[in-house]
Amino acid sequence: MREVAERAQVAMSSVSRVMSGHPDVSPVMKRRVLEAVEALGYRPDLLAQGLRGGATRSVGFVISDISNPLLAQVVKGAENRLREEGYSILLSNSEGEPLLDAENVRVFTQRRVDGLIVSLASETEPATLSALDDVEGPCVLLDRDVPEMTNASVVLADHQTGMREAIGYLLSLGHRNIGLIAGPVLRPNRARIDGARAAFGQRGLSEGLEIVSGAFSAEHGERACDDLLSRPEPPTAIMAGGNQIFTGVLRSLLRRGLRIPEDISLLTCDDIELTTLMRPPIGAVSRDSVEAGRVAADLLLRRLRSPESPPETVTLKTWFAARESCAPPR
Amino acid sequence: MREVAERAQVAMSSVSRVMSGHPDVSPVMKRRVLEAVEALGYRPDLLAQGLRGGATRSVGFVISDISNPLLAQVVKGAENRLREEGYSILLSNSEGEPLLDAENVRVFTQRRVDGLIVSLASETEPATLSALDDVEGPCVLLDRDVPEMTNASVVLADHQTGMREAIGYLLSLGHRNIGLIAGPVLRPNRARIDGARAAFGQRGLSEGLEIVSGAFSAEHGERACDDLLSRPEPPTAIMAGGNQIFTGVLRSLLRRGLRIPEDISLLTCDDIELTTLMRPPIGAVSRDSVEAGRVAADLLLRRLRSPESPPETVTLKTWFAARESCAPPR
DNA sequence: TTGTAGGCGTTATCAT
DNA sequence: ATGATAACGCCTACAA
Repeated sequence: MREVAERAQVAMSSVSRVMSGHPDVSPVMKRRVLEAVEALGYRPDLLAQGLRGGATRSVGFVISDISNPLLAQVVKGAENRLREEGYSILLSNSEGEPLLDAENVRVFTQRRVDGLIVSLASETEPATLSALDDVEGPCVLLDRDVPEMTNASVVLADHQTGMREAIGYLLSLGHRNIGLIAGPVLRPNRARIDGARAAFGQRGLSEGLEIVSGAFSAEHGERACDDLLSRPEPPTAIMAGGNQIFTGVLRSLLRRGLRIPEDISLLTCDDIELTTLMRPPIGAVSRDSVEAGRVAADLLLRRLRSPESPPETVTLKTWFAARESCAPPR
Repeated sequence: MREVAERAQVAMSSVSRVMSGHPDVSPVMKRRVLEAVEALGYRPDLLAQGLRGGATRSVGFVISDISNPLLAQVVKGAENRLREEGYSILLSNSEGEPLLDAENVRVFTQRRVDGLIVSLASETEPATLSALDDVEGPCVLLDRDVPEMTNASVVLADHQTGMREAIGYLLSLGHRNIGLIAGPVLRPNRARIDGARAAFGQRGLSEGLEIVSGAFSAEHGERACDDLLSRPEPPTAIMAGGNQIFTGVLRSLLRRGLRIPEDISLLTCDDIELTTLMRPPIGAVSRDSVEAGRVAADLLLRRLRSPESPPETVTLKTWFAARESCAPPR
């Protein structure tokens, strides 16, 4: 910047004014400065701007697992919106470790991000909550219930509705023994379980729903499925609570040579490409993850622009797509 | 930091020395400072450290498409290594737009990243090359040939070998009319085409390989597959040049009700989960993407630590996994 | 061993 | 309309 000022024969403050579009600049000086900027290829240092101005135009994205295609889509949606607005994204991957969540939030705070979008590995880890408490700017939570965080915006998915429809569909086909292989104890899982129970409740049924919760992994899916199928009264339909779990469930079913839907009906949450490419196509509870990212970015941007505006909660819909993976029980 | 200094009754420089592990600090002062740091929850401002010290401990990751699961895995591998070393990742998504590549590189430069890992949307876009030229620190290219960038490290995949094996396998089954539905004109695609031709060449064949290049998208895969199959002499085997393309190819085949492998043999590059979950499982050219990310991070870190060390090129292997999606032609 | 002071690249304030 | 200057938070010579 000093070089630009020298070349243009003006003070550094004038260069600054030209660069930041200050109104009080004479056309002649503006021209001189821009010429020098062009000639020297000058671009202002965002680090120094951040230090001086207090805003870094960057947001931190704390994510539990970037290799999960659904979360990758959320990142895509958010990145797109934020970049349009001149923000950069700092990304960290917590790999499902609650303590990494906390550490990553702390690092982002040290880097003075203007805001945070967070997909937590745990809703209760005290280290994470206190780290989030120290954050200056606005914060958006992705699909988590953290009552302590009264000052955060939240983007939720209405898992319950989609799940209720899905399980209701199985019940209407005549299934009375349904296995739900669910993920870790986080909001999406809880909401799905609620939805499944609601479907049973609507029909006055109180028995017949077997729930096996566990990690959000293929291993859990496979083991839990094996477990369910080796019981004295194995379920006639299985619902996988997420894409990684689905993979494991499918492995288990394939290994046992079970035919879908003749021998067993199968559904899954999180509609990924795989579901429509399989034969038969697999029924799924679906939602728009890219949209979730966009909405998260929008909520953040609003509060970034007017810090006084209150935190908001947006709930995105889910829906059940019936496909040929279900049939009446044998 | 000033507050810490006051509370501990020492000068700010002493706080700085304690925080950065300077050797010449008396134990008593160290204790006092740490106590104050603890009490106030002080954590140094990385922005100011970066401005002052010239290193931000951040690296930029310019990626062509984060929603591609393979690239998400690369990010995962790199993020893990870099975080271990105290680096943060700035992520941007170019969505296949060469000009966004350039702009994203420029922004990262303005943010003073210490280094760059780049998966380019184009190998020749002048705007991108000149933006990369202006980068101060080391740079790692992911699976691209950019001869102009003599000062960058490169992580390559040996697509050619895997492809040669795959096409060789089809030839050995008796196929003499093979369709290769390839992606955009970038290194991976070129290497795959070279590999396919090499397989033909090894057997003294000069005819029978139909190549349709296009975008790296399901739409292209589907259209190209339709095109190939409606020719007077349709191929008896099809190789999809990447996961997105594969999706489209599969849709085309399913829509036509073709059975795999009875009616047509099918292979794909980029071994994703889908391939082993389908029935029949789909043969694929496979590689380790997480490892690619780790290696990229390692190459970057080495040059970050010793800026004088020369750029390196690492080639990771690919291999062909034969599965039941192939049979002799009818 | 510890304190003082200058500067990293900006911009807002004040004076001209 | 433009220029000089202080300050953002930190680190490192240099001085004590």
